Amino acid sequence: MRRGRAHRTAGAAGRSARRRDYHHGDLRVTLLDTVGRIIRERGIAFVSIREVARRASVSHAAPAHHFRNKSGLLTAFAAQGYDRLAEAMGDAVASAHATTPPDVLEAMGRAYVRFALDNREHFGIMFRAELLDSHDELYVRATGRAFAAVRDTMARAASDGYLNGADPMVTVASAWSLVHGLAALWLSGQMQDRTGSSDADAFAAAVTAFFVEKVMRQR
Amino acid sequence: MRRGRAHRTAGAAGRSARRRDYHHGDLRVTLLDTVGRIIRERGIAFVSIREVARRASVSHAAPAHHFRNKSGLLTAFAAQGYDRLAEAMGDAVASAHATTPPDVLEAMGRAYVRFALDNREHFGIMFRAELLDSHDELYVRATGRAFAAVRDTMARAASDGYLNGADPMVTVASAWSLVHGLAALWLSGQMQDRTGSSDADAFAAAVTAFFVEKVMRQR
DNA sequence: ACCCAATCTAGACGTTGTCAAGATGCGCGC
DNA sequence: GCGCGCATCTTGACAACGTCTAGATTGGGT
Repeated sequence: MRRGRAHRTAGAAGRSARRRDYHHGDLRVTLLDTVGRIIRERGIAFVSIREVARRASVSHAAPAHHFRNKSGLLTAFAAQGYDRLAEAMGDAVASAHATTPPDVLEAMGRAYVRFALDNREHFGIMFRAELLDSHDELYVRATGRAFAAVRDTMARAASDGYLNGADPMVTVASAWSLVHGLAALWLSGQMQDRTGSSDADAFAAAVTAFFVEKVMRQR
Repeated sequence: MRRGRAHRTAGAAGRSARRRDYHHGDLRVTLLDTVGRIIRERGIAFVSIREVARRASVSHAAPAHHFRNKSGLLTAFAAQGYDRLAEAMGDAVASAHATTPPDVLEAMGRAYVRFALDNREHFGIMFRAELLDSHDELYVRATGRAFAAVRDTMARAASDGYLNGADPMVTVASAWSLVHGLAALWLSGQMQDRTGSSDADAFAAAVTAFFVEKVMRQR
């Protein structure tokens, strides 16, 4: 049943379909991918260490060597989500050729909501404090990276005089709360039920534009 | 070990400390109370049917006769939360003697956030679609009641000309998203980390006032 | 006064997270 | 070019969980 040599160290190169009997070679990444797939296919409630291990064709105790426990696994998954969120917001600003603070803020807001809807497997975990180990180093770094962009954008808007004298911190909090709440309510199903809407993207665009218009452009 | 007769039907009257050996008399209410206490003391992750039953001094299978399964138990608890949220928002509007739509909206917004922070055991469950049975009749009715007030307030604001021609639905969605996002981010711990704030109530007041000012009072 | 149905108990089964002990083999130091 | 350390993975065990079934208990309607 032994298979062969040619064992590769887990470098930055391709990672799929490369398994030995012992020593998977890239288990950490495979496990995180598997978590996402399970959530997408069956929901968060179906994520279990044993199911993840089963899908990765390893023993039920193998994940423990890469993540301290279930909380550690989910925390790593959440950190991955924060990294992708930061990337998505950065890309959105760049590809929208947004230049003025209101444009940048609007692009980031729409990207935030779109990320939440397109990556519910990550978003649904990222803010669940009780499931996560908030002291995990990678997690802390990832969250920091994700929100640095937002903070910087708002700081620039303030110094450029776009805030009409409003407290930048309150403005950041409002903008962030708005997009986060919109995403959360949409994902919970309540927003559709209460407003009768069905097109998430159009709805998010309308709300985001409304906010930016009222807060930054008016006057 | 038998105890006595005087068995009472579960009327609307007092309900605590009235247990027989068989036939608790008010198990349903006791179980829901217990769920809240467990979440408050130990967190959502520690809610289990068996632990709830244990605290209610009842066998591990007893809850199944009042709630179909764990999801049913949590759904009933969430419905209770929606009822209390509706009550809290109503009380806030009344006691603030709010009259104009902006005043009413601001009072409701602050009440929403305060409810979330003061009743995290409920709020933390209410929007977790994957844990709940969204078709449950009591649940559907409770959510409907909770949001009818918000919808009506905004409709009145629109007809009174406070929205400057903005789409009422977009305005409702924005206001709701704002307070919901603020509460969710605060409870997740991220908002404090990113803004350096510590007084939730003052912070919520500032954000709510900011929004109402920009959206309804300006112009 | 009786009996039905609601309520609760007791026991069992499969699954989960975690721990301990042992197997395997890559790659570093020689 | 080779042995060995240590990270990686397996196997087995345990307590706790959700749910099911069968049976005990008892109040209220008839």
